[in-house]
Amino acid sequence: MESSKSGSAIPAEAEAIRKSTGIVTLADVAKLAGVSPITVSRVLNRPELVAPATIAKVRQVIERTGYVPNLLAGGLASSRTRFVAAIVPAISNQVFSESIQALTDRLWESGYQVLLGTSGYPTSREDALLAAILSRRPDGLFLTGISHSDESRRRLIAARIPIVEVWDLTPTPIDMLVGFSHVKVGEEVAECLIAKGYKRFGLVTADDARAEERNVAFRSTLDRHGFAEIATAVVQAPSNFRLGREGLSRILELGPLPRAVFCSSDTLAHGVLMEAQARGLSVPGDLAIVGFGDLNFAAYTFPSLSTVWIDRPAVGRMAADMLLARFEGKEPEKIVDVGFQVVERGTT
Amino acid sequence: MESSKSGSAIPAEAEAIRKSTGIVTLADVAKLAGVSPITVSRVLNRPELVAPATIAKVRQVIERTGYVPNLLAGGLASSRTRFVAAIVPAISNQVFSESIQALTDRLWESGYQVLLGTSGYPTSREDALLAAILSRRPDGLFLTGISHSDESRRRLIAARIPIVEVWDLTPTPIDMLVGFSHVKVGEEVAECLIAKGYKRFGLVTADDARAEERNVAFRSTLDRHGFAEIATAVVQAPSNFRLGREGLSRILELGPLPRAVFCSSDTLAHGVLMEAQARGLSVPGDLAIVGFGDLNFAAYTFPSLSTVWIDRPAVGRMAADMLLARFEGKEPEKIVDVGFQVVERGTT
DNA sequence: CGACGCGATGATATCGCTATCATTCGATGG
DNA sequence: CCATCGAATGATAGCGATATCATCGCGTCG
Repeated sequence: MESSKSGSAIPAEAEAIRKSTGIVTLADVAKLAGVSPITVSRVLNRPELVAPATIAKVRQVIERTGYVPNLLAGGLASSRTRFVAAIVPAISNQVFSESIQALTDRLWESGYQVLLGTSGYPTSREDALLAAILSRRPDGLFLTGISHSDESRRRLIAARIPIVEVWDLTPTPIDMLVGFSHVKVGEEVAECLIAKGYKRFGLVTADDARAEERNVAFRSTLDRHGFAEIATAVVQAPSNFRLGREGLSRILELGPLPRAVFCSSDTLAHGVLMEAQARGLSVPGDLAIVGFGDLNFAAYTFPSLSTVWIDRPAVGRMAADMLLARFEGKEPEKIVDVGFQVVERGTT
Repeated sequence: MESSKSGSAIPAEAEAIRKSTGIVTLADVAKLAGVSPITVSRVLNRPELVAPATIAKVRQVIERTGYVPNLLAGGLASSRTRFVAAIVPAISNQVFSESIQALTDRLWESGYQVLLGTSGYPTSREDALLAAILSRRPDGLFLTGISHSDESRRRLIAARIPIVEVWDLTPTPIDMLVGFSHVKVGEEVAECLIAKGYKRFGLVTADDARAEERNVAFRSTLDRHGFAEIATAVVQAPSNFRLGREGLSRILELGPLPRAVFCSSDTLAHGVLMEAQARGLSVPGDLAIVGFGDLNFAAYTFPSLSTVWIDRPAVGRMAADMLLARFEGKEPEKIVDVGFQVVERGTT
């Protein structure tokens, strides 16, 4: 519609533009608008420095030509790429995906994008992934977990960019940190179950470093109260429903039925719940179950699942805010403990 | 460890390097290795052109200095960025995340990375997102769905890069396509339920374009067999467990209990199942349920969920293969129908 | 023995943008 | 009336890599 008005200009433009790649560049726009390239750049990035009339003129040409800025060139020249890389074990895990979603949304508002990398569960790819990611020169980094190889650590420090590690707590993060104490989770869940009067306990857990932190704290708290035998079934991460069912089966083979099991994720807990019901066990009459994560289905199982709630979107949001603050040269709080909450529902 | 051997060289190097940004560049490596920059570039990208001795020499310097190539510069010079952008409605949806995971893995093997963009459910952000993404000059694009705004369509065509649309079928994709027929899904599920002898039907569905395709086909097939009244509950996407429970409640308010409901996702179906059980209905005795997606929990609910299976990883894998083929100048099949399968389990 | 080919390497010119410093010009004030 | 200033714009020089075309030996062959 616009083009019909300025129709006669099109052929000339097309000719002027089709130099090498056939794609409109900032220089093309500048020529057509009768200004210098740097002015077009200013219209795009710092319009407050340009006269309104000039802005209008340039904007019109941009519109007409369908110019798309090249952020590679811009990033190279300014050493600001306007994107943050995030590394998570797996995107299909709701626990991470909600944080990433919040991170993405928050950064998007400020004109940043997120490049997602998945390291796989045993952190196997992290080194190579990190190298690949850093070669794209992200302005910041979002890392799941606080354990990295020496190689990665060196790389991270050498990159000299803002970094947020999440999902765990340590007094010595590489740079910044948003997390909570897995040790405290283990302790609190144990105490909560003890307080309810349960006397025989089990663990159904994935072989994950952070889960293990919780398990150790869970066991040692029980131990302090004189409950030594903890029937444990370890399944391979990433955990899923089926592994939860298997987990309970294995526990039942180990010996007498525990009265309460703590699972390393709601997904496993859900599996355990189903398996218990399939075996005719009453929950929580015969068996109490506690999950971890408070995934969206947890409140709606039958009976509803007791679990541990973490404000996952907040993790992503706060990480984004901290990164953005640093991009603006500010110095935000380096370590944030977002805490957690044990949610008692129908299965305990 | 390496550094202790070559310790004496470090200070000189450090001095040579700290020019502007303080970061090692390809030119620095070249100088230290006593070769020209282009030779270092070749060692990295086309080592088969370089003498083994030279490779070794350069590799050593790279190792020592911790050089990280700058893909922005490389991309700008070569107009190949070695990444593919993927746009999905939401990452927290298992349906998409598994395809994305497969896409990522497959592309990673060939040295490509994936930039993930989430458009949000009503496709609201797609235009702006696309503009932002295209300005990073991806080598290819992975798009969920086949409906795009005119604006987006224009942009996509102008970008002149390989594009795969997924998760639906159309004879006129923008470029390439990996999907299956939602119409056939609706028909087949309807026929399957009719064959089992059910006579009153319901739909619990999210307000999603592809779900609607299935629903329309489902209804018209039933209609052809003389079943006109379909109790329908529409919930807002993205669907979740709670919405499933609500969905069944709403259906029950509408009138007599249907004998079989078709849900637009397994998540909804799971909610429906739980709600039915909470109300003391026997499944499938009083109510049969069919989901969609065959998510990982579907086979392990109690009773196990009948649903529609799609090979989600295959979608990502095939999309990756098609893109890679195009990157190499080949011409792969443009349209791939991955099909689906109705899986009858315990809830029907 | 000179022409030729080929493997290995290099010089030079971009790629498309922005940082930095310079310039222009009209308004302002002493 | 001229120095000064600030708003608006421009000229120039990179950013860090690769494409392209040259160059240089050296072995081979007629």
